[in-house]
Amino acid sequence: MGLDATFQALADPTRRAMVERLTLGPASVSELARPFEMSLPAVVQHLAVLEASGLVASEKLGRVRTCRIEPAALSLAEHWFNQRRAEWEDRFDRLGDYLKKYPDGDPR
Amino acid sequence: MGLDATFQALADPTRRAMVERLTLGPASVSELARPFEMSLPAVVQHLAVLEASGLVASEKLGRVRTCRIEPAALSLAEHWFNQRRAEWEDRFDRLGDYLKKYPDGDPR
DNA sequence: CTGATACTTAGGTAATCACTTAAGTATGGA
DNA sequence: TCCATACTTAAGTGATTACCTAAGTATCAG
Repeated sequence: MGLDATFQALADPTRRAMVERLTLGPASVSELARPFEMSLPAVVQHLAVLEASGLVASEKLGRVRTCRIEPAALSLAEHWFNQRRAEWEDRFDRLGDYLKKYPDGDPR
Repeated sequence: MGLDATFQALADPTRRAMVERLTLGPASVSELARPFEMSLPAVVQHLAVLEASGLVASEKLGRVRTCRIEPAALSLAEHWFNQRRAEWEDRFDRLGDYLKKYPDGDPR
């Protein structure tokens, strides 16, 4: 449950598709598996990676396991990008300040 | 240069640290390597992963290779989260659309 | 020219990954 | 009770990953 696990989980197109599906609402394992051509155990393994990352949670009721996204984990990753953007924009603000201060190039 | 490569690149803490460093401004390879205890070739391999993902670009001048982030690639990944958030926020409308779009097929 | 600096290339290894097939367990319906 | 459904467990494989060391090339400084 950290950025490592989160980004690793999202690096796979199958797992991203599963997250995309689950942002629309909960689904059972077989429902999640249906769009893919791979075996069910493979899907379950992907699910395990998503659960380990904290992006997805699930509960079993009877013989059906129902999965849902955990939006908090998604937000955590999103936040990393926000920080990067903030730093990046801040950097240009400073450059802008510098150019305003020394419009004719290098001081000294 | 896709989400696969981008998230894969960001799944490693060393590479994330490099991106964090580069959002503050360009740096040479050895400058980037300095904070880490690993060998220089290892750092260069991480850099290659970042370049392959499109997150980082570099140019060599004399014997120094200068690296900088490519904010567009960062935005692309960020955008994926924005989409997820949007879907999450009106998931009840979109669940039907998804099921109509992939009644039996492959969402990738 | 000589040596130091800044990478670059090559090759090796242990661990992890994304699957597979085969066989198992638990639940629910007729 | 019998059978189908819905996973679950186990074990194996080929590919990729994240490092390493050793040795190479290219540039610049004196």
